[in-house]
Amino acid sequence: MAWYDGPMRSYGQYCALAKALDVVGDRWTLLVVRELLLRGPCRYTDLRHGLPGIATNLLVDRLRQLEHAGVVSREDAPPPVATGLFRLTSRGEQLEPVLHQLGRWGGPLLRERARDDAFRTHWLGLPARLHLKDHAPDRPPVAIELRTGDEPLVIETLEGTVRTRSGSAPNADAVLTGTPRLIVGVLTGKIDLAAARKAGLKYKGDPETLRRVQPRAVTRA
Amino acid sequence: MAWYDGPMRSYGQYCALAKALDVVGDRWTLLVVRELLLRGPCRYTDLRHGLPGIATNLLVDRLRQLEHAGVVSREDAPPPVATGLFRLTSRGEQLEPVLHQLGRWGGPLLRERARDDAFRTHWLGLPARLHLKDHAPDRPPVAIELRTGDEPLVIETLEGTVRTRSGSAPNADAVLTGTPRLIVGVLTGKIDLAAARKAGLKYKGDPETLRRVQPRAVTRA
DNA sequence: CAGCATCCGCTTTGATACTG
DNA sequence: CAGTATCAAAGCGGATGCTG
Repeated sequence: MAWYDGPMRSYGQYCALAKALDVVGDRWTLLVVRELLLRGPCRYTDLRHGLPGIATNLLVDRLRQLEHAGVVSREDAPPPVATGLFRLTSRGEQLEPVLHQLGRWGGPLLRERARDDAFRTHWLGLPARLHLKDHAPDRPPVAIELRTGDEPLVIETLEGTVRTRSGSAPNADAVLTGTPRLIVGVLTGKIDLAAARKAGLKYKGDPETLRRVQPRAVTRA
Repeated sequence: MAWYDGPMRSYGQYCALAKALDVVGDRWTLLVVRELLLRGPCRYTDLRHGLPGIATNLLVDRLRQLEHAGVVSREDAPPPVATGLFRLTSRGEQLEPVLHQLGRWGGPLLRERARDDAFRTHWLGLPARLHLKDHAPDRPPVAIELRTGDEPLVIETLEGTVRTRSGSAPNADAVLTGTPRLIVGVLTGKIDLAAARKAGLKYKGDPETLRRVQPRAVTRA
């Protein structure tokens, strides 16, 4: 259990929202949680890669604060590999609905990608978890691979929901290659496949795979 | 349409969460939204009162940023009263689920009240909206008044849900007087009425009124 | 190289005082 | 009442240096 002495700035309000923001309201904090949520246990360097723009000392600070708050736990890895791992505690995982709601609210802000906006493929895991579900849980599971520059992301069906992981699926049922906007548009059904192809998206596989996970009509929370 | 030129600091990440935080991630911003959500349209001074600890210039800054982002609209009131009103736009109201999830996550952080924690009665509207619902929408509506120091808060049943407003209910079906912790404990059913009374809570009215809105077994989002 | 710590210039925040 | 103005302190971003 590492210690943290830094200044614990608080709003000093007896209100659940204010107390939550005391813990996760600082700059970068929720983005650190995003990384751990989307990628699972991470090394320091993985986190840095997923958080382009963060200063190294800030990342260290945030990790310590989160550890102190019981949101993150650090695990100095076993002897073979000499590298530590950061992971969300169960308390930290409970932030998932918060990130989902914020992500949902922020969706409309993603119009055209600014020239200097950074991007990492695994960030697609957020809209995937948010919008997709497996509509045919009784059929054999499927995997969809997304490629848009750096390391691919895999979406897998699991008991009616979907999971995501970085990496590649040797025999994916579908592979989408293209810009983030096109990929998300197609996955969520906002852009139909033919139009997306005309706009430059590459789709390999049975379109039925896509329909299996796309949102239908009204989607619940 | 007021202008805003301040520095638009951005994470520069093509991710819905990061874009949301570009808009509402600054210090105090979500608390300003809380005030407008719980109290409805507010004058500058009301906001200040509901945000103990904020610096006046910061409040002005935040309001301008939020206005610029389309979350808040300012309405220079009609001639009679020379005071402006701030209100959430519909885009701003869509932040409600975000505040609810953050509030839900922050709930466990509200143990004993720190000596210098500020409190405003209308903040009880957050747990009320979060945990309570009307389980008997067919029966005539009821009102519950909460008193804990400053101006009371009224909880009213409405079509299966509850609404809250500052003020007092002339003929409330129930009146709770006591500390915030006791009141929330009783409303959510975590503390039973007898125990709360022993701890200092005053309850006036039919206990059935309470049961009508208290959470039952598993509550949905 | 992974995992920090330190230093420095800039920006944001906080506290208070002041004004129409 | 509804803000501006001012200024000190804290936080942040970027660069660089240290240590195993």
